[in-house]
Amino acid sequence: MARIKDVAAHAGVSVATVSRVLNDHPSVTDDTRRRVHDAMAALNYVPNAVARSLRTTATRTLGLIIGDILNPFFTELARSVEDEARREGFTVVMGNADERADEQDHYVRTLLEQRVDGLLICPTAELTPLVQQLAEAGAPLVFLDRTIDGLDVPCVRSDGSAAITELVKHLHEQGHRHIALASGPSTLSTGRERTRAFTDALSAAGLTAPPEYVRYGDFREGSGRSITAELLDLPTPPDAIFFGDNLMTLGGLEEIRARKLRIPRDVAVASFDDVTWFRHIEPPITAIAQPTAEMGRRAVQLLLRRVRHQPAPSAVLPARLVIRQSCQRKGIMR
Amino acid sequence: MARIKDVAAHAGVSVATVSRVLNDHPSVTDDTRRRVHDAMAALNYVPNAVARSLRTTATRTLGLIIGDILNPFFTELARSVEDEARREGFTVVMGNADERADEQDHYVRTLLEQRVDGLLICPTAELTPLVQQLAEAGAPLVFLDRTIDGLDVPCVRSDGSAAITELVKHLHEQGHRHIALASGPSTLSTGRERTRAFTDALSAAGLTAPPEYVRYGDFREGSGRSITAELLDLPTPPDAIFFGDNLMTLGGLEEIRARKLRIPRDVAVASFDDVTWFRHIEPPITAIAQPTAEMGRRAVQLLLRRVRHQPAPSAVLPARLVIRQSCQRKGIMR
DNA sequence: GCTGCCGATGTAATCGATTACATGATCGGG
DNA sequence: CCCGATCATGTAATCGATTACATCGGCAGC
Repeated sequence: MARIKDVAAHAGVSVATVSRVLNDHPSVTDDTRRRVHDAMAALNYVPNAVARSLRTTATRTLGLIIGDILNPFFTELARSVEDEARREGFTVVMGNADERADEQDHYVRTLLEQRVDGLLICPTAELTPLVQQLAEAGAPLVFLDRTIDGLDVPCVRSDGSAAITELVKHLHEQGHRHIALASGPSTLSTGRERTRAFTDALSAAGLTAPPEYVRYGDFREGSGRSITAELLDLPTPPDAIFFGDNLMTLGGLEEIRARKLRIPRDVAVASFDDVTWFRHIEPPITAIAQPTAEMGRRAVQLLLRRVRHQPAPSAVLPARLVIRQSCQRKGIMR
Repeated sequence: MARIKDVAAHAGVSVATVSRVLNDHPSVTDDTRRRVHDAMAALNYVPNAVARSLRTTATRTLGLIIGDILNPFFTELARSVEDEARREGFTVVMGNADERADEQDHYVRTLLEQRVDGLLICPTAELTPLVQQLAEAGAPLVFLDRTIDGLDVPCVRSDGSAAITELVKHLHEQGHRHIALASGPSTLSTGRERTRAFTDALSAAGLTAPPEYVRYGDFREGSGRSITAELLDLPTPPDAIFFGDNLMTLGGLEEIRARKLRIPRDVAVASFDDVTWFRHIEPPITAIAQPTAEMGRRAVQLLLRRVRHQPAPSAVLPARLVIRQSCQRKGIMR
């Protein structure tokens, strides 16, 4: 593969000049510039980013570690991160932590070895020593979707509290009194936050949440299903279930379908996270939509500010309730 | 950030020895090895993959360019590619071509600059000069999901012909006689192939496919919707529509729902690509499932063979029909 | 016509690893 | 007791770019 030296020889100039053309430095004659370009074309020259990065200590690359690549929420997030990074001239290297701390750390290490300019992490439950050390060393790090308390790392996330309050009000208005929660893990900030907002909203509505109505899963399909089974097997099963994310909702729907129960007549369903197909299932699912694309964009901007040593304040974006038919009780129209 | 030189100094050895420890070369005393490890730990040493790659001309990185990151088919593909690559000790850098040739070429260029060891491409419609040139130069390239005729590039894809034949038979058995196709672009091998298999199967079943029943979209939601509208507006609208991928199906469902038509009573629906939520919508959608995960794994293995200069034969994996209720006409059970 | 400056280009050091080759110590056999 | 083999380690060249500094030619100003 052609190197800068070959281009220089072919164009009859020095490597410095070729490099100047590559980085369009002003002090190069139009004529020389053209000759160099011709040489590059003739040799199919592709600059070696590895060599360049070694010299400049910048890779124009960002790392992104997401929680679970099979979760459409993260996919959408990844997409918007990708787009925004690309707009800024950065490449994104993505790692899928699969919600496991060891996988997360593996990717952190690999990405550090690759010398990414900055790192975007949706942190897993446990704070690992590696991440802690990075945070304390002031590495260009931004958390996305989830925070970890006590670390001075800027974070972009959405706040669902208001939407959850609204949702509980909606359920109450629709006559639901036995409302259960299939939440995400209490070890994740998102899990905790949604749980608290939910129980608070319940008390505010004059309802209580008996402990057996609040259960913790892992933001994946399986736990959604098993929690739903447990809830429906209770002496007094709930008449409404709020799921902590879209995958748990999917699991819950499986179980409800398997039991041949009708939504919302037998049990109402609502979900944190809105995904396209919620509109298409029968009945369409009431959900809380996060501003996913905006979160991705903000996160990239924040990270780039960190990379450039500018102040980078955390951002919290509100989620919003999208009412469909899965909680409707009065006047069911079908 | 600590360099190999610092580790060497700290451990009282030469850089060569540290490098040997890093690459676990056998001829290093256990004692020295320990001292070096201690030094690395003390200094929080992270080897610089950029420098290493420059020297070794290998990055242990693969590039993956997918058609559309919002399409769950590609997401699942990406996931399995990622997993398999990781298993082999490679990192994947992914680019989203968004079904556009210029975006695809942008990523090809970036990935070449980054000197990925191999490139996995789901090629867009047009063969670009860049890709052609790479193929002809014998670059370590593997096509995934789609081929481009006349290029000597190994390819991993699925073959839906048999499943499509089965589907048409199923539709015929269910009494459908006016079967339309909302296909993908005829510029893509997958689009063409599915179209041909479909029309062939139709003739085999003794049915004809009038030209107005065969329409081409772009594998995205919008075209699925508009084609469905066109089909339903025909003087003799079809009583069954087969969509070329899951996103076009999504668009079709939108339109059918908007017109308040019932599936399958008013119009039957089947989809190429199976996605989780097809099971959950009402009625569950009959679909042709591709062995997505297997395709990803095979593609990585094939690419690695190319990287290692071993023979790399193309692979074609059969897709299979999953019958649900969206085409059922006789004895609808609900 | 000379001086000094500026703009275009070249020379060579450098980034952080790997690795061929050199070196020096140790040890066994004759 | 000496020689050569073997093993652990060190020295220095190298990968392909960037860039500080040097150089050179030309032109404006006096």
